[in-house]
Amino acid sequence: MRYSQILLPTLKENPAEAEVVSHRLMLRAGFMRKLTSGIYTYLPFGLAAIRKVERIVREEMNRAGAQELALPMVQPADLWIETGRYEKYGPELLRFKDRHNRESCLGPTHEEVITDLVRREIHSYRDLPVNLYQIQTKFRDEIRPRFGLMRGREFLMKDAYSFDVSDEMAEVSYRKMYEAYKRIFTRCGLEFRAVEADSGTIGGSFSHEFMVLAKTGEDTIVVCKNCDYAANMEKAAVRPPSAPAAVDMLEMTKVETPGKRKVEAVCEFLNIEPADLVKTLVYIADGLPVAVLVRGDRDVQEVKLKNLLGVADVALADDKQVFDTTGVPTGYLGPRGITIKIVADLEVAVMRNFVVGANEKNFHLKNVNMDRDFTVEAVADLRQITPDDPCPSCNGRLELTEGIEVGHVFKLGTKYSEAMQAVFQDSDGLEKPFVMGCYGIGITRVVAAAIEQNHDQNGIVFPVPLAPFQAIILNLDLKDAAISRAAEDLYQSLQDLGVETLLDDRDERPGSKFKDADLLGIPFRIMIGKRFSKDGVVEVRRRRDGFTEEVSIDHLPGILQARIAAEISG
RNA sequence: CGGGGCGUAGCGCAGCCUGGUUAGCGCGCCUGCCUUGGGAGCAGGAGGUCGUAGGUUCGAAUCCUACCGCCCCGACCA
Repeated sequence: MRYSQILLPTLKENPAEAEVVSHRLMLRAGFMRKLTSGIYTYLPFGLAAIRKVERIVREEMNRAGAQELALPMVQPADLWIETGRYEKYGPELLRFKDRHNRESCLGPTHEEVITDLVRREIHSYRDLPVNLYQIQTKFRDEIRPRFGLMRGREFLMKDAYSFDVSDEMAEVSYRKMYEAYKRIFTRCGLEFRAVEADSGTIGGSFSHEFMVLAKTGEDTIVVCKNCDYAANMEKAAVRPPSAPAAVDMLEMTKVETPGKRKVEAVCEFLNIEPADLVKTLVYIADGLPVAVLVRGDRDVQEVKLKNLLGVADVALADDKQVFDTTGVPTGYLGPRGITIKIVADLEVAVMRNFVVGANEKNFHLKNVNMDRDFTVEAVADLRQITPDDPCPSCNGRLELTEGIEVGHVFKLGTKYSEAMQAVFQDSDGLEKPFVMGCYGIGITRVVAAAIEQNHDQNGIVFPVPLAPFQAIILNLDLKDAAISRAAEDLYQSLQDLGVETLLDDRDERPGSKFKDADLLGIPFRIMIGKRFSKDGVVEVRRRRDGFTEEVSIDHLPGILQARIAAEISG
């Protein structure tokens, strides 16, 4: 491609709308332009990067035995009503009526449509297993789209669905996808981790998320420095604490703590540590209040709470809600004597002689012990794991890092097939529901994540497998006939070798060309200018580390081709 | 939806508080000269319903009201 002909509008300045680095660089590098909130037009350069990801995904999906198809984007409400998700999915599902007044929606995901297809077309165990996938634009009416392609409303996704005769076979399908995903992200040249994840509203028995490691990630993940344990913070199980300390239970006493509401204030006043105190937090769970007990220096992990209670939604109550449901002002709340449901973190059960609120303004209780002084409805792992906790799997040291979720694999089971009566006949002639799995990759998000992970002050630093062009040739003096001829010849021979090349043949000064080449992040920059006129050599500069070498123009195509091949297979 | 911010040329911004000629600046764009190894210089030029609608006023980018849009934080999130 010739730079003089491609629509590649780069920006010198940072667009005001972009906050995170990938968003900023994608706008500056002429990747895309915003049409409206969360919806972008992909320009040629950006689309080329997207196609690179798509291609890798396709190859690996096909290799893993999945078949590509294309499902409709507009879907009838009927299907969603069958699974009950028409109500449950919420406002993220964009609903509308067609001209005949039929309820319809834009597909945010395709479990219903694929299950409908399979129940119509597959009736025998002989035709199983099957794994079908598509790469398609999804629409989710996100509450708050942000960070450009990281959380858009319209985005490209690869979604695959597997159908199996049994749980065991479904696990095999799941495993295959898990392996395929590892290959995909490795081939993309990304640093990532597969982590245990919460399966969320989609349901199912277990799931893994694939996280690209980057500081700007929206999720926090926990990885073990010792073994291969890795989990989403929401899911990371805290090791059950050892048996209670062999300390005698002391007599409970009420103490005055005037105006001391915050944990730190109470601790300072009573001369204790936050670890000696149990805080009582009121959550509103699907409309009902629940008191949650955790050690004073711990945080409640809301997803764990949600799962324990089996509710769709939990939110910390505000001061008014706390008072309305317990009759106690915040800061003095405790488990002894309140009437709402109480649940406690595992740690609370082994603590001895701790401090809690007295359910009376300006008073706390000392030397409180669970079961002796109050009872709870459930004891469970409810707190956020910390880097000081041991690895749940091997007891080793943990580390927290930020990650961007680019893929998610789920074992769904029969949730959808049962709801939609999608059944096949097994070898005994019995009707059974398909055992399903589903597997997503956010294609456009992969591109954004790749940039989050690979950039510097000057712009994008594309991993070779994802770069829209592998090389850029800078013609540094258009008026010099020899230089221009050499640039053209080189452009031709690189293309003949299959090297994807952009020829900067614009009538611009060298400085501008250098800046743009850096911004675009093309892995290899070939400069033809003064050094060529003088010594007949061209310079090759590697974007990643700035390593530059002079090469005779005749040798360049072969050398470059080998370099690129090495980076792509490695 | 709650909180905060912003809407003035393609992009980034000033002007608004304290209303008053022809609405500015930098970048980009066009023409010419000149220059050519890290976003040059000079000269000339094009480009604006000041988000929209209404109001106040002799007069509104500027003051008031409503609406629309966008961004950030939160809730939310295969």
